[in-house]
Amino acid sequence: MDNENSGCVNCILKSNVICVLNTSELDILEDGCLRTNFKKGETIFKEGTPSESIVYIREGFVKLIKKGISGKDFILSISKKGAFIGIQNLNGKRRENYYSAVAVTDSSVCFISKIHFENLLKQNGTFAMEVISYIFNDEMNYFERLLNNVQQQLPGRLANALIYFSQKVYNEKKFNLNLTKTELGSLIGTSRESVTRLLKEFHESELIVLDKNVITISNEERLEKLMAKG
Amino acid sequence: MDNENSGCVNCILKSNVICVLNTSELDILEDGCLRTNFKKGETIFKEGTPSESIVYIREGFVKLIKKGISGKDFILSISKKGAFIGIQNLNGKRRENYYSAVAVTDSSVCFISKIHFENLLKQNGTFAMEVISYIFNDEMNYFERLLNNVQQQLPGRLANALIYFSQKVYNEKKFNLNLTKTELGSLIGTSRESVTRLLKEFHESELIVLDKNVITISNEERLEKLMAKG
DNA sequence: GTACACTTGTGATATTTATTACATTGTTGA
DNA sequence: TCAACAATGTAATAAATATCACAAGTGTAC
Repeated sequence: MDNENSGCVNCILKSNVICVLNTSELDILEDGCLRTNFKKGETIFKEGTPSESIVYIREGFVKLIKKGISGKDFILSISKKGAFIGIQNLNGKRRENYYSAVAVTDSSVCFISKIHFENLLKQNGTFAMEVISYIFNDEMNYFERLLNNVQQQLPGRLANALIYFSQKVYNEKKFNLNLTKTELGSLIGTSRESVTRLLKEFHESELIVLDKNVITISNEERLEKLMAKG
Repeated sequence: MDNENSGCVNCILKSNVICVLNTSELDILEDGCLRTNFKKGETIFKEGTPSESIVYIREGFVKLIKKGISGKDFILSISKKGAFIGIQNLNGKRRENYYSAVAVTDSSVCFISKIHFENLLKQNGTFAMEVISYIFNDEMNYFERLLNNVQQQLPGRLANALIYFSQKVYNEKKFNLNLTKTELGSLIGTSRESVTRLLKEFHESELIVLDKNVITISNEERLEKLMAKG
């Protein structure tokens, strides 16, 4: 763990986006920057409340949750170290958080004042370009997942979610899910019971190993085939 | 129809985004700008091909299509006059089109050179802010629709699509669908047959009037209730 | 005008998935 | 440590949707 008060200039965790800022710009950023810790389960910000900040994840995993039209929750993604969340709130026409962010593990984040961030965008076009690039990379990730959820049947969607966790989130074949079955259901748009049943089936056909909330992907190739087939 | 060769400076159709540019910047834009017409059914650009331009729709309706992991098409949106499409390709790490664009009516569009656009972004931070705002508004529209498609059952999804056409695309209660049933299916992730059956049901319960490819929403309120319920 | 390709409508059937209802297991705080 | 509550597993059943098969309509190029 690095120094809690070292500030943006010395922050070891500078993202690509932040790298293009010079020292004086980093000072501006630091001015509007506040580091805070969250325990597992705590809400970082809530959908619909006024948004004043963009949040940079320094440590831990955070789930982003959006309420659907029928009131059901949907988990947009599990974000991790190095991600900017709430960046969608830079939309000038929108003054409230577009989704909720909740820590799924103990986490440490920096709140960056939206105003400071916007000023940097206006004065440094290269920075703005980097931010735009970042946004689209982010967007693409959401898209791929959402698209899959629309087109595929349940087995394909679950396979997709597992591969997402393994390849995009935890970067391990063996990972702790950090989500309840109900939540996993809301990530792929289905019910808790169906998740249970399918995970069991995957286990029985030796695609994965299930041990409580820890999942090991034992046959990635077949899982990917399943994901593509639907 | 306004003058084909009037150029960006005199373009009556200046979007909010473009409005923040001054005359000399508009000249730069114009330098990298090329206006072209497309007939119904023609492809404007194709997913996976190199992307050199951002496309601004001046006239007509254009469908954006993305191939899913299983090869099935998904219609992301129907875009219209005033929209920037292919703007996602500003992502620095990506050099190919993220989706295909096909005219669903005769259309007229401007190709804007990506390089010129990027230069403007770098030199005018306010412009960049506007672009970022635009992107997020766009993204939000996709999201709401995709989210709905994941969470709702078929009737809700179809209701959602019809309301989308009426309120967001054509701004009329009566509109020509401009899409085949198969395509409408691929917009809400279902089969042609299910679309037919459901539209007939909607017609029978007097939510809509069906006349070939022209749909009239006759009971918007109930349709919206259906959309929320699922 | 005619043939061909594409689109549409419709019923029967097969699959998939949700729902319901309980039993069981974990977890947390008094 | 125990009570209370949340999370989980499981089976039976109901409901939704996909798939298949075929008939019929529509537009288009020659």
